[in-house]
Amino acid sequence: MDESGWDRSRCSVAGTLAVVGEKWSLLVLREAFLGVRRFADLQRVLGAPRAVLTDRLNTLVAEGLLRRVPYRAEGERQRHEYRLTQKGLDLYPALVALMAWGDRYLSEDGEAPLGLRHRDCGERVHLALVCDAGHELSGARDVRPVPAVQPPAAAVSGGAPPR
Amino acid sequence: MDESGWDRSRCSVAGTLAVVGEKWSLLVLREAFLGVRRFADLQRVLGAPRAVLTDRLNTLVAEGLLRRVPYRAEGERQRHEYRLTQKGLDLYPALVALMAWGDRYLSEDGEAPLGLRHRDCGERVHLALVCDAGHELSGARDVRPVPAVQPPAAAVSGGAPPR
DNA sequence: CGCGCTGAGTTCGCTTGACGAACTCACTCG
DNA sequence: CGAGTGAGTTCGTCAAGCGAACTCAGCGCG
Repeated sequence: MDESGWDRSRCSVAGTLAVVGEKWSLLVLREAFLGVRRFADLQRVLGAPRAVLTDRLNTLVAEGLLRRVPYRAEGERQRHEYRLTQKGLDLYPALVALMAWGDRYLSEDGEAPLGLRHRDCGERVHLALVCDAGHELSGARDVRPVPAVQPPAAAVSGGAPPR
Repeated sequence: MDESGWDRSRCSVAGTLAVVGEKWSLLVLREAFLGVRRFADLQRVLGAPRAVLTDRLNTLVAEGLLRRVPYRAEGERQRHEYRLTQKGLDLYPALVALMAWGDRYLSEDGEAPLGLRHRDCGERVHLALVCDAGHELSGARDVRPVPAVQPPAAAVSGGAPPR
């Protein structure tokens, strides 16, 4: 009766969502990627309640995705801004994937509200699913999931979802 | 004062999260990719309250990511199971990206709890950020975001975040 | 020096959402 | 007919999100 015999509690998707799955967290990171770093700018651009935003920023700093960097604007006292760490930067593909899906399925007016270009050559950037042998996969159907712990005996689902 | 001059309200990340950003939604999809299709199985495997699970499934069906398919197991009445549509299947890269991040930053015991293999050649599967010219990018730093609407005048952030 | 301004929170009621247990309903099998 | 089961629904409780109001520190200005 146990499905495909592996431990969901240590699933990496669930773990990642425990870190960035709360409301506003991924949007804060999107803004960080766009260069918005100050509390007031984040608050204005996102429209999130200040209390929630404070909490999300604290969580993201505590988890090591953002770090607080002191700065000093002219005519102002010292404050700190929020910058992405490597750990935060590495979430970029996830945001790109979510954005790509939204571009495809949610845009009435035909085109993506934000395009991504290769800094060096200017060409459009997208995500690709590839294997170590260099093949490009067309989607989920080409992937076979294998649990790290060998399935005890039951094998309900052998792999990717059928049509 | 306006950051990088584009309309956040139509951001594709926000739009996508409005569809799958609620608690449990992405985990339901993860299970769907693993082949779990029946309500009871989802409920047992995820541990989500039935009421919440019902609501998420209804939302995902209404949004066209899942569809209800009637089936008839032996000795049971007719029921329906939940299957991914193309729209749902296309969210796969997002789940892979979240999983990859979790594998990298959340696993103490070294390795990923679930591996992905190319169905044809058996090699490990991963996501790559590539441009239309064929270059493989190393990360967010290699990307320059360009709003579809030309920035009116202000240009606060010219591109990817500095270190 | 005292005053008002501003960015960054914090506090406070209120509403929404998640939770787990109990209840319902429709069938099917014995 | 009666027990069993999958798929919900209902309910009371508790946590989270919300907007508005309040606080606090440091700065420029007079």
